[in-house]
Amino acid sequence: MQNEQFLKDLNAFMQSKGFIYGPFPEIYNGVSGFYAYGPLGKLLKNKVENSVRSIFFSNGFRELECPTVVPDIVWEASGHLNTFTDQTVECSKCKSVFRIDKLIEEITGKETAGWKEKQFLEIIKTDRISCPSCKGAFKEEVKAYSLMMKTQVAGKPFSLRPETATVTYLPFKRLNEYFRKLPFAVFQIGKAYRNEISPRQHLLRMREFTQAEAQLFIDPKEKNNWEKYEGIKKEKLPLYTSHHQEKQLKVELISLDDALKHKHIKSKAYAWCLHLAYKQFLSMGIPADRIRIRQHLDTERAFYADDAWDIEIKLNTFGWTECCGVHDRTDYDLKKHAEFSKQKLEAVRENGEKYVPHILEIAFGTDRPCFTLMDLFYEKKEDGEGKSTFSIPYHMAPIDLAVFPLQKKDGLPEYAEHIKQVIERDFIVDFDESGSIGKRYLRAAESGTPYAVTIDYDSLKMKDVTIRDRDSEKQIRVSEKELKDTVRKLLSGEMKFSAK
RNA sequence: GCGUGAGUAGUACAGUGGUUAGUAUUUGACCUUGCCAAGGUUAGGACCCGAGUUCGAAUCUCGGCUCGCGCACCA
Repeated sequence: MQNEQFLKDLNAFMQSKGFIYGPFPEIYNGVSGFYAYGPLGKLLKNKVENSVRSIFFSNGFRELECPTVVPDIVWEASGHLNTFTDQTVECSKCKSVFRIDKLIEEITGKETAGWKEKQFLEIIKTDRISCPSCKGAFKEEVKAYSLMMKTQVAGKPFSLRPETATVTYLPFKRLNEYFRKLPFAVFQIGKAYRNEISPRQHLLRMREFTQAEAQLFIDPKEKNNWEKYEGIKKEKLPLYTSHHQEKQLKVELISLDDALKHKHIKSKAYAWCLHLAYKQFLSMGIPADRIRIRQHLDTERAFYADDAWDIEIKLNTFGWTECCGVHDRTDYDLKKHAEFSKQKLEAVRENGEKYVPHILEIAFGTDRPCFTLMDLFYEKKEDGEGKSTFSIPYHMAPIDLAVFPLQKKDGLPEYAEHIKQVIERDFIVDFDESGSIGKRYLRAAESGTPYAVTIDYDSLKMKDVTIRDRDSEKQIRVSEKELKDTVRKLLSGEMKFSAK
């Protein structure tokens, strides 16, 4: 924990402004690991997800939606059913729980892959293995913790997906037919579920959460023949290679070309994925100096990954936090599903040669970026220091603009209502006529709303309004006719706000 | 899951074994207000849940739930 007080303040902000409620359901005490998005939070999440969509769409990806609940054979094939189940032993004295495989590998140095319960219990007896923390004896039973949520469908065991990726691979044959040739890329934005033992860290580790995972299906022979790479090879990324980590060096801005030359990155296609993922976070308005791209060490790579890098963001609350993983999953998944389903999951080269495609995966969630935006842009001020602010980048703000009549009389509310109706089909608009104008400006600013449109007495005569800029607090006057276009240009960054 | 600390209006805090549980802020209404976190009047809103001790528990004890921290877990 980097900043406990700030997390408290942030949490109070998120709850009272209607961003995040929880743990859910609050009136029944709540269950940790579950949170609800309130009105403002959901608008923010929509912004995040639409930002993701627009980057993927503009790079030729197509979106899918697959079921979240699938039969267990899928998870047997993918390997999740095994690796998601931890076998543990409990100390009879101090009640500490240990993963039995890790414990025995650490103490005896033996490789325990594929061991059964009996073998574990025997070696604890024969080698007289005791609890590392209190030297007490272990209970003679092995308990299994499954990180997958289970259910039943038609009397058969099903599981809720712990990631969207695996489910995205299942319609491979259909996709291959749709796209007609490789490479092709698809993504899903949707819920995934993990039965975490003790979730912590708010939205960062939930039991039910939203993933946005993209999959690039590619001929392994084409990984270094990737045209799109040429346009970005000079771009510099903040890389934190395993070499840098081991030597305790600082993060370095390295061009993709150099990274490839020095074999930090294995292929051009992979480099392109990494770059695309990095761009995702920049386009959400996350400052570049808060981002680093960290290579997994050999010891932490997932069972399916050949190479893996994480995009990490430095949060005020929790420090460096993984927000995206880019994995080279090779042909692991398609081969496994071919084996278990007894179907051919192959593609064909121009020369008629058949092969199993490789998959490059860009995996992230949309909850973490939402948390990140609130963490980075909310600033709590104490009494006397001024007002607390939520200076989220304008294009990511939950509400686009607020409409205020200067006073609640003399026809101002009626005209303001008219203005609202003119623009609310194109923008997310708040309307507020209660309290002083200053208070309403503040309220809107605390929600991150970039622009406030105010209707005053001149508006009635001139058919125009003022637009007030959140950060500079300055105003410009535009006619009712120009309003829609002006706001659109301001929000898209096409036009800069400049008060005369 | 283990250890440890905590749980009082929407939010942030105060508080005592004994009438109507305070303060700030927020919220609603009215008055006022020309871009200001103005001001005034007024209204609304809480002791996490359960059991026990007691004449009496929001306060003490125990259990549960949740949260923070440490350990473990985070494929």
